[in-house]
Amino acid sequence: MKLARQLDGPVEDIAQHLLGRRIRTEFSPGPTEVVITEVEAYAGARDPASHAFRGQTPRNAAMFGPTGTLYVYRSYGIHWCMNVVTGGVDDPSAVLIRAGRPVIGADIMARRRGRADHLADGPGKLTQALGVTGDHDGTSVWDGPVRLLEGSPRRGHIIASPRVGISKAVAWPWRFVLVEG
DNA sequence: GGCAAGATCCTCT
DNA sequence: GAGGATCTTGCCA
Repeated sequence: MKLARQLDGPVEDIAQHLLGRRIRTEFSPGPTEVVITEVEAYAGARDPASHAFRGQTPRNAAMFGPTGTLYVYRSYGIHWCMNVVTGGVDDPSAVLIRAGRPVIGADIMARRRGRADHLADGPGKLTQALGVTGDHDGTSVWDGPVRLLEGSPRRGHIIASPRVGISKAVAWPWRFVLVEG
């Protein structure tokens, strides 16, 4: 199945499809790649916890772009968090990429992170390790600088749990963790 | 124009 | 386990 088609449908399903896939960047000094191990689904206008719930603003404009758009925002004034937009222009849904497992360029990630452990086990850490910043907000994950790859079939199983760090709709079990096995 | 809160991470105790 | 860093956005006056 084409990857693009797998970003079509309910965002909570798409989020699970993204687990086990790889995200790749090729910024200086070399390529870095991670396997996605943790995501959260945000259902646009239907989801009180979503940035798009209150409508379009300059900050969240990327969420209203076409499926496959990258939405990068600043969190707590310090970190960058990255999402993959899924709903299309009429449905600003997105999947927050929360964590990944380094597979290529771990040494580069360690240099960017300033440490050798916990390279990409949180939203802010993942973007820092991959070199993703607000400059990449609104780019495409198909042919942009931050690319979503066709992955090998997923191994392991998925655990669903409540989302983290939000104050609204906290009970929705839309956080998905890949337990590789 | 001012203020409070936020999809986090790191360090120190 | 608790608290600080740091800044943008959105809401209200």
